[in-house]
Amino acid sequence: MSYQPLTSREYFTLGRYAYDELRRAIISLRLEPGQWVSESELTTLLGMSRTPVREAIRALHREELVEVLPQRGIKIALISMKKIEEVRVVREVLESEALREAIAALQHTPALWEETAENVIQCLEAQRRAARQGDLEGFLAADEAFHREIAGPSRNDTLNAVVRQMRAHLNRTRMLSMRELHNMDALIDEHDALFHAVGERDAARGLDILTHHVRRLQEDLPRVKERYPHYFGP
Amino acid sequence: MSYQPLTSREYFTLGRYAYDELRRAIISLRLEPGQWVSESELTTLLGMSRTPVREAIRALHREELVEVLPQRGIKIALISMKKIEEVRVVREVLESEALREAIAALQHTPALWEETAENVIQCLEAQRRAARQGDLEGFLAADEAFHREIAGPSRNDTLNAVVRQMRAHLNRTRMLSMRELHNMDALIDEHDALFHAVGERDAARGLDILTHHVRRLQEDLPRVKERYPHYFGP
DNA sequence: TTGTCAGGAGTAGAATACAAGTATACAATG
DNA sequence: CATTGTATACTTGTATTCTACTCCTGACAA
Repeated sequence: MSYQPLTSREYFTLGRYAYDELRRAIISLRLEPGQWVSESELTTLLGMSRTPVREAIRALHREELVEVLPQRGIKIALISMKKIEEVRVVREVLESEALREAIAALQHTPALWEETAENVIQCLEAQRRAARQGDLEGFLAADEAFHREIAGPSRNDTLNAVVRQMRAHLNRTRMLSMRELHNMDALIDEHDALFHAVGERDAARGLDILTHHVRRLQEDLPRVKERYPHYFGP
Repeated sequence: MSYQPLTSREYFTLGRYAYDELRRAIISLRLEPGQWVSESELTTLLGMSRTPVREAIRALHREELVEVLPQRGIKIALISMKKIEEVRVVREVLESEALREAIAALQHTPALWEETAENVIQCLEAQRRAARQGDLEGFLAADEAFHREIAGPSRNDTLNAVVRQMRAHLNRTRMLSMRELHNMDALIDEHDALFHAVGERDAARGLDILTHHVRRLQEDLPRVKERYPHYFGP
């Protein structure tokens, strides 16, 4: 018989649901950068009252995914080149550390790899499936899961949470990039390469792949920005 | 005529006030780790209704400074050794990057240093004053300001925001460490050394000081934990 | 034509009301 | 005496109401 400490029990709340739902909508661009929404609008959209909607909005505001203009409304944040660059730096630095830690953990406890590898392979499979079907949103979800699994063995939940938050901003541009350049297959190849680098405990190669993985996205940006200028801010 | 974009105007809201106030109370240990509070209690304490209090609590929950147990109450988070270690890693990695960026910015635009230096000197002065008066809370506030100013020239607001959030957890142990070991003067000396290293654009020495600055705190931890075991969790 | 001013519609902030889960004291029961 | 059912007070989650602010529009005067 195993006990789960009560303090860590996760409850389902409408507020949490609204947050997840809206966050997905923003990242997938179903809510478009620059679009104005109102609490009452989201209220009817999500089928709940203002209180949990507000809670979600405040959380998204803290992540700079929405702007709140008191007494005026809520604007889905424009994609900001400054923010993107800042986020890239933070992600690159932290994800490198996570990768180093993960590989160190794997060298110390090789058994960790069994479970991780299996999950990662499933993520890659899910991505290939999504790519075949042109399901961009599903692809990003699997991408998210992939990076979470790869970094998982580091066991640094704080670091991983920050990286996850940073990735939200990059993923909006990733979305546009995929939509415009149809480069999902290349992304999967990079993931695959990263997977094998970690499998061989080759931190240096892993870091190299990871860095290029993010920088390549940066290189696509000008083209994407030219195609969707109204999505971009300063 | 110059326009201030409306979007960046900062409004005063009770929610924001409650967040700042409670965060300070937690970091200064006026709200003790492990202490139970209720929304209605905070309502009377802060002189406002539940709505803004809840807003603040949710934000603090996201920073893992409080635990929310639905239908049971709110617990000020215990100091967790796991969290401290995770936060130390994130802070060390990011603050190193910030320092590198700041020094690069200073080398590129030396004029930045004028303003920064002046502010930093004021922070150091404020810290010395607080240390003389034994004002631990004031000392920490000045400490916070010091690090913000030193990292300021990097202009990476995202990174600095994450570091600020990480520091909250370390500052609670810093508080206990100062209370127990009366080591404020040593901290000021380290700040002074860091200031001069940055002034001389010596990134390597700056990083070294910074790393030891944080690690020294880690070394004090066992003694502090022995003295205040009830403040500590897993 | 242009400027301005009043008022209404719509917004988010804040307060309050209601719902539902949890702890606790205590009586009933074996 | 130990255990269990239950009433009750208290908690947070959610809904609703009230408030004050912003923006727009249209009448009206210069």
